[in-house]
Amino acid sequence: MTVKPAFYVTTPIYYVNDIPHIGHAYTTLSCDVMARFKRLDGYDVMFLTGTDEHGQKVEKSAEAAGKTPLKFCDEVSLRFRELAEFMNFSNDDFIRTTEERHKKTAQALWLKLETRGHIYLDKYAGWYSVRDEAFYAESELIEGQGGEKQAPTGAAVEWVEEESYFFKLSEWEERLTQWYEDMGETVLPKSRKNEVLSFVKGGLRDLSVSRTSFKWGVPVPNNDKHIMYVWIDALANYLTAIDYPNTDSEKFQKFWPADVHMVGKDILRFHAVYWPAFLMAAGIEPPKRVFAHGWWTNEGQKISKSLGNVIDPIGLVKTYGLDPVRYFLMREVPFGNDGDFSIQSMINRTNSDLAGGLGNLAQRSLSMIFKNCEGIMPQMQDLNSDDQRMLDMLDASLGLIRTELDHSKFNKMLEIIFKLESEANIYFNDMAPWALKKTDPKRMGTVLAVTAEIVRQISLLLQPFMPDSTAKLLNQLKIPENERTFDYHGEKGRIKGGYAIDKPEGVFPRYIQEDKS
RNA sequence: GGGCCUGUAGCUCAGUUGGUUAGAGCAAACCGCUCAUAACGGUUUGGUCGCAAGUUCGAGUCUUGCCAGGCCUACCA
Repeated sequence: MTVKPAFYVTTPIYYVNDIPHIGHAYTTLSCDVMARFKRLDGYDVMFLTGTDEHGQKVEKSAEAAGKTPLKFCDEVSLRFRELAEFMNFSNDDFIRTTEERHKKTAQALWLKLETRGHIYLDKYAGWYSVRDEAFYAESELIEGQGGEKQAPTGAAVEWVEEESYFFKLSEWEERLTQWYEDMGETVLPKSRKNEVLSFVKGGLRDLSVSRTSFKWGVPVPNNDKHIMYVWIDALANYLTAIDYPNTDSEKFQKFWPADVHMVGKDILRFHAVYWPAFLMAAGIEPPKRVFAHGWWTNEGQKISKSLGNVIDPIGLVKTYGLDPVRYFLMREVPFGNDGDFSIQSMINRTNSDLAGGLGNLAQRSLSMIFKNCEGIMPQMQDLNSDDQRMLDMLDASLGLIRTELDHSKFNKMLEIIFKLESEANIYFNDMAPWALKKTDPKRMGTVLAVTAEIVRQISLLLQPFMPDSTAKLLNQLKIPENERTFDYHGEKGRIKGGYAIDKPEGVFPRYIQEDKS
């Protein structure tokens, strides 16, 4: 048996102080697409997501809700697990930072850093905002209405002076720069890499990595007074899931370093600066890539709680259907850029690309087979240059798509796939099998078989994006479940014909807009 | 204040190392087809490539300045 190559992809762990919204769904979806693609492409995949449950903010929210922190976390974390299931995400593990296994990993990482002399104890003093969980410099503060000091975000701040452990981040400028430059695409998109690079070149200050002001977190080893502050605790989750500190474990051996840490652009710095520095300091290889994606706007407007225009992924799916939403999110915007969600473009994508394009292609060809070939999948005979051109185009597509995936260009992948769909509709129109019905039934059969083959290959390729719908299409084509990996793309899985199919049913319904009265 | 990026058809964007009539998708108009989910195909309309100057035989593509927008970063009068 040959050993499968490994692929490890992670989402950030989501902070339980927030309820799941479109941004969470988007990040995880992008990872799901990669994970599913790699599995179909013969990789052994580890796809991790989870929740970040520690910190003062959670402690206070729980208190305000009259719950213990853990009870509070249990409830909110559950909503993220439900979202993952609802969105059909295929994560292999779901980590919670309140789990015992994580505490062990975080503490082991801490001890490793401390033993190697990268952490020291000192004092930290400054203006702190509980709401933002951040310190601000005096100069950054603004004046509130009553003349009191406020963070630039408008949050209240208090003067805090406490003992704190520090990580010697300042020593890593050179090594980090080297990591960005030598290894090529460690930070993507490139514009983000430039940002990170200029931040690092601007000089790094040591990082405060512990707190004594609250209790809800992982205790610092050998000094219970201190709780690990967010960075080491949260980021360590990527190691927890693969058994660190047991570096001999099969999982660790196989999956580290991670192939992609997918993050929103807001937390890029933690992943592209702090995290690789921690790892290198601990003598662990840094990840191969950190990818920062963009944000969604809603009908051209910035999304914010105060505007009340937060997009609920569950509501969206209930309105438009799961696969259309998954498709839309991956198709509408070059991944990495900000994108705009609008009802009109959602409907256009659903009705033009899915219902009118792919859905109709499947329906018109399968219906003809069902009605005119006695429900038996015809065989390809005497292929002409038109047929061959289509098949060649299909067979060549996997390679192109694979390249795009490796750069997280999901929209490009879908563009390539839907170009095939469009070519197929042109082919079908030009061949006009309904006219051949009377003049040359054998030729009609070939055209229909070629079209079915096109639907088969497109469905195979679309599985990572729309797992449910493509399964329906492949079922209609009677493709056995064990012949749906990318091995069977192209010649090897070619439809042979000669078997019965069922009466076809439309897979992508049109979205009919209700009257706005 | 520094640094980076963007500004190309109504909308979203491509435009390789500067090279001949600037492209695609969507939208719009018209035509064709009738197998199909009122779906599909074809044709057409549509741009002084943000503004100005410069380099060049030649610039959407390079340089400078300006305007507009975005992002990162900065302890300051």
